[in-house]
Amino acid sequence: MDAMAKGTTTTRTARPTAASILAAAARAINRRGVEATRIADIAAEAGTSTGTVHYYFATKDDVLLAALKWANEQPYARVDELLGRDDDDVVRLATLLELSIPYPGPQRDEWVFFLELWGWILHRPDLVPDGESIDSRWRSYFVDVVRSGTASGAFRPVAPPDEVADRLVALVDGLGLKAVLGQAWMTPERMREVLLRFAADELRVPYEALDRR
Amino acid sequence: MDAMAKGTTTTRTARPTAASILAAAARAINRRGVEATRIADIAAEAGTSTGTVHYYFATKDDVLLAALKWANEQPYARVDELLGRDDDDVVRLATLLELSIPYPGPQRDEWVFFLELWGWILHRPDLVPDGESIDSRWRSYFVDVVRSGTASGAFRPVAPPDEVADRLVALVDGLGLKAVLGQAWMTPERMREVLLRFAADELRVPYEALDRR
DNA sequence: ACCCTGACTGACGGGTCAGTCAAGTTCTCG
DNA sequence: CGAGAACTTGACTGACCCGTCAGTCAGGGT
Repeated sequence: MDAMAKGTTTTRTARPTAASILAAAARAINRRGVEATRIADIAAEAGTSTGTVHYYFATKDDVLLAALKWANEQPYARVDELLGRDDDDVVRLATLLELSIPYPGPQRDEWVFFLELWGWILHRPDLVPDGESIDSRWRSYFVDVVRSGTASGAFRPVAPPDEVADRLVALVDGLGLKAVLGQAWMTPERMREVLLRFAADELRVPYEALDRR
Repeated sequence: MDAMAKGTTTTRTARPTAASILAAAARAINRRGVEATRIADIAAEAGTSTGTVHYYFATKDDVLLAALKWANEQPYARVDELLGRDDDDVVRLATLLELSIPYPGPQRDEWVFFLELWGWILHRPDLVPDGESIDSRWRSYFVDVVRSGTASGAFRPVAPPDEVADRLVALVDGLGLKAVLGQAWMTPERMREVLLRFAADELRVPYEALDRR
């Protein structure tokens, strides 16, 4: 845990806060859940004192909220990088779907953050805009690739491209949810199969084209 | 939720019972969220004292867990009743889909309980079985109607019946989630359209057959 | 009339935890 | 180098809240 990103004052572009505390908070949230996370947990995780946490963030709410937003931003760099490697829309869709599955490790962690954020939004209407922006960003990945693939003729969607994209996103959410929760009948492995078969059906692409593990 | 809206919430006239405390706890959870619900909230909601709550339930966890399970059981009676009215599988599917939408009121409340339960399960692995049993019960409604409708020839699913049922359940979960969260672009109304069009496509049934509001 | 018994009450003990603060340490720049 | 700014610390405070418990009360039973 003592990664101690010390010099990471990186880019003074409006970020006066210590990233290491956010990362620590994110780790704590991932382990215990937002509501159960105490300032002391964050401090311990960051290898510092509770006083320091309060030096950078006025209130507990501030840290937790910042950490949740931060954690939800993290995956995008990786996703962009992976999606940028290839410009074949079929491959890009396959990558996107693969990234949507809560395999143990970072991807499961990201799902946990989603769930925590959703649970918080539910009783904090002021956070709805945050949820919306994160969600629309994720959704646009699907919309873009489906539109692009349809335009190029790689996909022959059974419904308007945007509607198919919405269906894909909803299916990912519904399946992923059960998989993160650890339900026996919906493992990441099974999610992958259901998801790929569905995408293949909806976009009229052979299953094998998406099955590029 | 509707049954408990009765005027019996009165203070101190009606004697508290385990059931009335559960109902009060459910109301409190719905308003504040599981983790934020205090014994005092439940007592106040039930018009009784904190001592009484502890008289019926040993610990806070016990009340909350019992209340969540209780609340998740409530809708089934109503669903069974509505589904039993008709034996046309197309109509029953339409009913089922309609019941899956978090319209403001009891149906939204039920969705909130789902979300609360999910959030709790995420950090309490011992509750996974509870989540699984609730989930498999809900899923079986879809499996049954799709199988039955397929057998009778009312549906001509584009994939094996059970797989189509899984897709429907996942879509309901994914769409409903965004709708409960109050996202502007996914209202109950829009969820209904997307869901019905999807079901129509997957089961090869005319949209109008499902659109029986 | 007397006494159980079981439901119910609410004050209180004690643990927990967010946020404060005074004191100490390290950094920055003239 | 030295002064002040920036940062860090952990003990402390005060609020909050769970779970307990001594006690009240109503309604039987004898």
